[in-house]
Amino acid sequence: MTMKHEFKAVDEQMAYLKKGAAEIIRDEDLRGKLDASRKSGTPLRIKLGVDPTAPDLHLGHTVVLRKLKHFQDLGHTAIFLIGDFTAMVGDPTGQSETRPPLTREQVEANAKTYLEQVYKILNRDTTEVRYNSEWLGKLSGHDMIHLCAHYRLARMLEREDFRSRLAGNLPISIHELLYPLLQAYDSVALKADVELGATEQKFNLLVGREIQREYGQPSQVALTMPILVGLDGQRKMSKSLGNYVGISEAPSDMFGKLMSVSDEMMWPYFDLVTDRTLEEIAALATEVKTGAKHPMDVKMSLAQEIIGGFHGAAAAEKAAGEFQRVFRDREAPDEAPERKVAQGPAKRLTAFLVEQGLAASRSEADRLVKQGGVEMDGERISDVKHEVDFSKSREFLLRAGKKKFLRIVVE
RNA sequence: GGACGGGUGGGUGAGUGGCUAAAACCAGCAGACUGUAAAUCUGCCGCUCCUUGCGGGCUACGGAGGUUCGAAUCCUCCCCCGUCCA
Repeated sequence: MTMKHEFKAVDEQMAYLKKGAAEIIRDEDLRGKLDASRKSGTPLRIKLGVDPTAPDLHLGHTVVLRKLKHFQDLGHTAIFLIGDFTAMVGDPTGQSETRPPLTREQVEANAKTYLEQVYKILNRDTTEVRYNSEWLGKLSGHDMIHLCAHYRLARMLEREDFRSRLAGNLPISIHELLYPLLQAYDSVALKADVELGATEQKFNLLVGREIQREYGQPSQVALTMPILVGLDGQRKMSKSLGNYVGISEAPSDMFGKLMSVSDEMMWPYFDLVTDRTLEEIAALATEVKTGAKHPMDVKMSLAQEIIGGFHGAAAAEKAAGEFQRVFRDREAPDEAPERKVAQGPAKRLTAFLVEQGLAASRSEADRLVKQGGVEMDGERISDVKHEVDFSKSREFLLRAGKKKFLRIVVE
């Protein structure tokens, strides 16, 4: 280990860090911190906190993780904070409700799966992983009151979420007010120089600045990243809305999902989840606009790049080829997931669809068939009463809807 | 503690005794068109059974009881949310 890191010039660091950022509060504070760090050879401490409750990461999560990685690239200290204590409170954003406290085992299991995924982006060796129960769990009642005394209700109610709920006559529980304060206290405990978050975190990050000052520390810089819009092109990417691309999904699935992004929406994706520079992206946009490049081809390279980052270039290329074959040339997929089925008596197709998880209920399977969404070996089956023969060993390709394929092997 | 308003399908939200599996909109799904895109158009959109029909059965309007031939709609109690007063 070298004692002192050779930091790049401040301007160079700033340029790198600003890429894709929604807001830096304040710009000159960051510059000052970078300058001081470079002079003393001390890395900055960059905090990113997460709830240990959603272990399934999607592209939306990676936006801010990539920014943390950027700091890491520059030699600063990435602190990955697992909010095991604050998870009990639940960030009041949206309709999230109070969550039951997680057991130690649950937290650890979640954290483990979380980290496995996070390390697809962050450098495992230099990431400092912390749990906020480490200090929040030790706060006494006295400490808690002391913390609360440092902030004003009127200021707390400025938060958009609280304000709109108050205006809309929706419930706000007292403990929800604690969340921003606890998160701020994390920054005190960690002596954070910079805290990262999505734009919706702005309020919380700013509370951190004030609380640190109240506790006699220099205020952290708040760096926010834009929220990645989901596949529907409307709302933020989230698992519950189903408009997400999971980072552990199969390359072919990721490819299909990314291709369903509208032409306009692919640009933010280039910005936030690829390594393309702003200049390269602008050049691509021009080429599409002038007709020099087909938007579909550009989108395909987008998908390929993103997938390459998680599964390697070879897998990404394969997914691209597969996509072309299945959807552009309308041929059977090479690699539909395989399901083995034992030989037996013939069975209603609709029942079989439910059995294989291709339809949620019998009624839904009925509908799917009636509407012509089901094919066996490329042949549309629209007879609800169609029976599938399982009497001898054979193999066929089952398609349900646009994207679901299964290779059924009867044995 | 008191007065008042409210709790309907994934979401918003109509519906005050039968014509209501419950308007409308959103989301979702399928088909058409395409570049598997978006936009657009058409259809579907609680579960289940079959003879797949403007078909049968079951479940559903915060919860539990009750009135009625019949209740999301009326009554009683309870739970939850909000507003105002203290």
